[in-house]
This record gives sequence, C-alpha cells and structure tokens, in this order.
Amino acid sequence: MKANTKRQTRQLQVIWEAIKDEKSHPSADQVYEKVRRVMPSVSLGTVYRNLQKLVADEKLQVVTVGRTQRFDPTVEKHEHFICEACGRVYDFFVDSKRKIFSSSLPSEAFTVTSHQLALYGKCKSCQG
Amino acid sequence: MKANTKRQTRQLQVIWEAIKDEKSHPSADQVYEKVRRVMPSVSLGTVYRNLQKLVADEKLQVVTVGRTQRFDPTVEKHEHFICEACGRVYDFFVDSKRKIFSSSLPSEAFTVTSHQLALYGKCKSCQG
DNA sequence: TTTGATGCAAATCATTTGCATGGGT
DNA sequence: ACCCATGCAAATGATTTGCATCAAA
Repeated sequence: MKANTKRQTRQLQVIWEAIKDEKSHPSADQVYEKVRRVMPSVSLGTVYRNLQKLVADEKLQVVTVGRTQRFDPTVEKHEHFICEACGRVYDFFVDSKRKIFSSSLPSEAFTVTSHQLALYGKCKSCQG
Repeated sequence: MKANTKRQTRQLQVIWEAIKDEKSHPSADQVYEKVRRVMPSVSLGTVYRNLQKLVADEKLQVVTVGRTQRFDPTVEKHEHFICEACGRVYDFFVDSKRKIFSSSLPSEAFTVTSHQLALYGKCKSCQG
C-alpha cells in the first residue's frame, strides 16, 4: 500500500481484505456487496475509488468482460479464459508469448507496452 | 446480406455503405455521424440495431476499446493493436496462433471457441 | 489543523428498449 | 395486408463526479 494510496482508511483496508484472496474475478458491485456485509455504511463510489487505487498501486489487475470491469488480485502477467456459458473467468499462464508477439507486430515502428489475450469458450463446469 | 437481415431498408444500405471500406474502426456514434450526412433523419438506435445485424451476419467484427464497441469490416481472423496515445486501432495478422493457444489452455476440459488478442502501445504516428 | 477520503446523489457514457408509426415484401 | 424496422425518448447498466462533511496524518 503506497504510491497512489495516501491514507490508510478503514474502507480501503476492508476492500482489500474482501478481494485479496478472491479467485472469482469479482465486479465492483460484487466487491461492494461483500464489503457491505462487514461495513454496511460503505458507498459504491468509495468501492470504485479504492479499486482504482489498488489497480494504480498494482495490487489488482483489471479484466474487462463485456462492458464490466472485473478485478483480479493475481498481478503476475497472465491470460484469461472467459466461459461464455457461466461468465466465470479463469487465469492461465503462457510462457512463450514474447517471441510470438515481437514477430508479428504491424511494424517495428509500433511500440508495444502491454497486451491482453482472452480465450472464450466453455469451461469444464459447463460442458455437455 | 441475409441470415438475420430480413428487410433491405434504406438505412441498412446507407449504414453498410458508410462502414464497409472504413479502416478507422469507428464507434457506433461515429458511424451515426457519418450516416447522418447522407440521411439526416436516421436515429442512433437504428444505427445500433443495424450494426448488430451486420455483426450477426458476419459482415462486421467488433473490437472493444475501453468501454466502447468499435466496428471493423475486416472479418478475416486477425488481431488488433490499440494506440494508447491517439486511440487508433490497427489490424494485424498472426499465423502461428493455433499452436500457441492449444498448448497453453488451463486444461483439456476447456473448449475454446474464439479468442481476442490486443496489443497496447504507441503507434508509429505517436512516437517521440 | 490540514487536506485527502467518504457518503450521497446526480451526472455521464455507451447501449438498449418500449411503443406508435412507417415502409418492405 | 402483414409485420419487421424505424424514430423518438425514456430506461438501463456501469462507472464517474461534485460537494459538503469526516477523519487520517
């Protein structure tokens, strides 16, 4: 907790506690509902603002599914599999990315700073 | 023009004309503005509905940039480079994708039906 | 005490939808 | 004539923001 985070408020602590071990890639609203249980007076705006801070501090990553941002406490570089049946998001790791990307750029004049790879399909719980 | 498209309306024709040779990956609103010039009475809702039809008919592809859908008349499978400085979107093609993806799935129990790869950075017009 | 953070509500942005009317077929 | 498509406006969903007040430092 540093950089963009200037004050250690109780709501920031509670929000971080609510998401730090989440594997479900919750939306801001889902985080809000979870935080509400322990701090009913929290506001949705505060949840949004603190999630932004955590992202800026690189304690969270964002995955966009449809029109909704979802938050992932796994910050190591990784990719996502999005189940089109149930909406669940799964993390997975690829090692051989670097060479793939650098060999297929539109031109050397393009500087790549990041990338995003998402696979869509049916997860194992939704087969059949 | 078939499948989901049941009627050949003038607005559908005009909307298709407006986007079919576009390289700029316009948003619905940008298509609307362009269509308005030739058909001032068109409504934004109609533009949205017809863009959806064209996507369903596989005459257009969607690229999501931030919270906004952008439309691409290039329907062959390809990837996107998104310039974080100017917002422009560039198409590019990768051949060796298949082997990469199939070798890095979370598990064989996951069925992948599509994927989306986007590179972010600075395009050649925005260097320096 | 100072000033960033909060709660609340209103605002914004992109997109969708309900409904009466219009226009393809 | 049928009934899908349109124009319009209101509704929706996600997220942001203005502002008076509160509480970390």
